[in-house]
Amino acid sequence: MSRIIVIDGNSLMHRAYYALPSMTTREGTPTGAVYGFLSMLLKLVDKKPDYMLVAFDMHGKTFRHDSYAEYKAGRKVTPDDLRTQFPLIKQMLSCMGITVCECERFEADDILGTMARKAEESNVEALLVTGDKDALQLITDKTHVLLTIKGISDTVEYDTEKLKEKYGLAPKHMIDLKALMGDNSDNIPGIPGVGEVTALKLLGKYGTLEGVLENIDNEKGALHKKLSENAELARLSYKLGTINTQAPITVGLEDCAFDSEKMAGAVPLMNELELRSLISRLPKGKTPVKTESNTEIKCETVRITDRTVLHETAAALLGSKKLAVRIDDMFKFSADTNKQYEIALVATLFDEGLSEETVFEELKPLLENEDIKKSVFDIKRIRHIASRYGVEVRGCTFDAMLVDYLLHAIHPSADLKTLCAERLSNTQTGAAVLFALEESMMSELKEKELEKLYYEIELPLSNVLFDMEKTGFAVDTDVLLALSEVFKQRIGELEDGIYMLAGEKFNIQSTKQLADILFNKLGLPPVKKTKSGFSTDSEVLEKLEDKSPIISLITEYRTLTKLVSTFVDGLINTARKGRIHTSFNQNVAATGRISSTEPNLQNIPVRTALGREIRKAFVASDGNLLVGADYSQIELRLLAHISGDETMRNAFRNDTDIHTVTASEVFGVDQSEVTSEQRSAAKAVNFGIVYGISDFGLAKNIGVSRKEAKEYIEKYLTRYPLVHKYMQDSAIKGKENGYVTTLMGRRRELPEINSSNFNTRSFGERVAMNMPIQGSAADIIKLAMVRVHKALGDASLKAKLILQIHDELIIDTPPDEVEQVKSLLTDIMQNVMELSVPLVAEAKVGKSWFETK
DNA sequence: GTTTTCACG
DNA sequence: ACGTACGTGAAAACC
Repeated sequence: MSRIIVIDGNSLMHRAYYALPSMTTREGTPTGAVYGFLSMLLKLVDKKPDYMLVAFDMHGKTFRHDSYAEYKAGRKVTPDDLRTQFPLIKQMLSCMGITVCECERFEADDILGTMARKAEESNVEALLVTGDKDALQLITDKTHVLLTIKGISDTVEYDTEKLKEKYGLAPKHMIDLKALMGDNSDNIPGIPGVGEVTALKLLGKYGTLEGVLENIDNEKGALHKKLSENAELARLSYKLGTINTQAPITVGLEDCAFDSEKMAGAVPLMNELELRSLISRLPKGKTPVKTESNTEIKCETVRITDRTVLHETAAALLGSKKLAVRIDDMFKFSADTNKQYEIALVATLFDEGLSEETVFEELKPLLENEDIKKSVFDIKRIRHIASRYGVEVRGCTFDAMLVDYLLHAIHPSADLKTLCAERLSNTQTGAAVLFALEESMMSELKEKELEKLYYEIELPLSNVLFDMEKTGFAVDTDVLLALSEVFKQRIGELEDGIYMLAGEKFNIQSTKQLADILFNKLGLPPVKKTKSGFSTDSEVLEKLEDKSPIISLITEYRTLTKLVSTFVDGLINTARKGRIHTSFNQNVAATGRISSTEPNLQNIPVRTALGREIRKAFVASDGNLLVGADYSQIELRLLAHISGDETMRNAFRNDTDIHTVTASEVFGVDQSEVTSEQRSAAKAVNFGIVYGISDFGLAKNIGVSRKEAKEYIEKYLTRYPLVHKYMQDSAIKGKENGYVTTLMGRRRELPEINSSNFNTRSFGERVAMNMPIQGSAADIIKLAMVRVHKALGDASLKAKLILQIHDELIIDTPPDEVEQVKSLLTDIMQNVMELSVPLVAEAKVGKSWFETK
């Protein structure tokens, strides 16, 4: 006989949620309930059902009897981090080809009952899986109930006999039992004062609830009183406790046909949710699973060990439309999904290999042909390798790394192998996978309306960044060496002073040892703690400043050692032939910014006079000058534009100082009366707003009471009402969509925003406010970079773009090009996008970076 | 490998 | 009542 398994989805999700320790993806998406549910589901699949159905309560109006809604209203609300998992499990089930049923105004157990009835009418056995004992009333010869006891793995299967054994009742009398004893968790009243023992005793005597009520007079004393006073309540409870087996569900038995082989369809989603351990537990199909990994089976891999063969192969591929290129421990390429080639670059057990130089020489005609469209992961890296052999790779249209970043800015894959594992659930290492990736990723890019961002910004930008990295920034190492000497001498003096005041020698750079000296030996009051002890950061030192003369020495020591180790000695070590070549990362910052590493040239000191000295070492190439330009207040201008706030927009249109305007608005004084203290407080509020402000954060930042900070913020939001609205709307939009976007449509997912944890959720809300601002600024300067780079080339100028620092661009320029570059740069930066407020960029010229600020 | 601190926009 | 500004990377100490 065939069998159907019907699962109470809500019940099982709740069980799984509470049974398992909380579990999330790296990004914080809660997945524990999904994991537990699927774990249970996989066990059920072992029972080899012919049909499967998962029933859910409809969100919102789920009451069986609307007029008695108040009885159900007392149910605990579902925690946020469980609620967010319902869409995930439904998506997962849909990928597995498992039917899901919801029915407005009916609960999951009504669906269980209704489907069990339908199955029985078709002579099909049913197994109802739930944690709700209510379902026991549905048991028949053909319908059994699998009840979860505790957790999710501990279950008991009930049939008529088992139920009789446990309660001494027939299934339908479970309703009578409940009507008498009530059910707290379901808010069914029952008869007050009657529990399981009394209820079972009464049913034993009279059989049913009606039997009991007819014989009220047989009972004496307190029980008689309780029964006679609450007879109607018991009848109501009976009604409430009866599962409806006539729910108007649209799914029929045949709609629930189950095929275990289809479950593999959930593999990509499992990967995305980092539930990889479940993948291996999926039932193995008789036929190979239909995924893109089939390319692995179909695609022939040819190993090339001989230069002549390579030469011939390259010649044969000259007419190809596409070429996938992958360089890891081998060089791999492929022109179509049927065949891929690989070449060992070092001698292996199998062959001597060919040198990288040979490979690039032979493939040069293919790589440099713009009409052969390249598919790669990280084109910038490949272009760097090729450039070592004088090869210029042209015609790249698919860079999986960049597309992956646009699709998932918060967790971009580190390498091609990881991307394949996550996206195609295979770890094959050939070049042809790039074609499979291209097909699926490009269609997703289109769906998410990210194509423009890809073709007009990210893809051309990678070429711009390549040139910037290759050109590098000239450094005058003598300046650095001189600074190193000066700083080190002063550090020596400071050490002596610190040891003297401390009364002993110790490692000042060890926070642990320093804390011991300050808080134990010298008896200074600790200000705040870290995970492992007392904090000694600059904020703490500032508070202790007037308590001991040692503090100012430590502060200066910290500043100088930081400057020397990171910025002076650190930079000297990275210079090659008098130039520093940073690496720009195009896929790390979740907002869309680029970052700079080895060395990081985006955090060279500027705020203090001493630190700023380091910029004197960053110079133009021989005989050249640096032209630098930075956007003025780009983030606040974007806030004015995006929010639509006219007060703020007008401040920018009139080219007034935004912080002074804000101070005048917040403190209610004329702009000419604003004090410098008021202006700097207003400046902090302006910054805070962009970051998703809190009164606590602002208070900490500007050193006023939390109450005062709160007043500032309230005043600010009253004066800029549309900014207030923007802040509220972005959080709402983030919650609704699960992501936020920039002006150009760049996305950032917000897994945190529906968290039940206040801090996590608050973080999500702040990100929802900040990302559209910071990200739009990133879009704008990136587009400006692409245009500046092109304009320099089109005008055949020798000037070269060499650095971007989020709102600033630097161009190494021959003296005779300076005026042209200056105007070209300013012009492009200011007009790259039409906003409701002007974009302002100011250019400066100097021999060193010190002079261009 | 993680923690703490601090440099930048 | 929660405990808090957004985004990065590097060095040194510590385990």
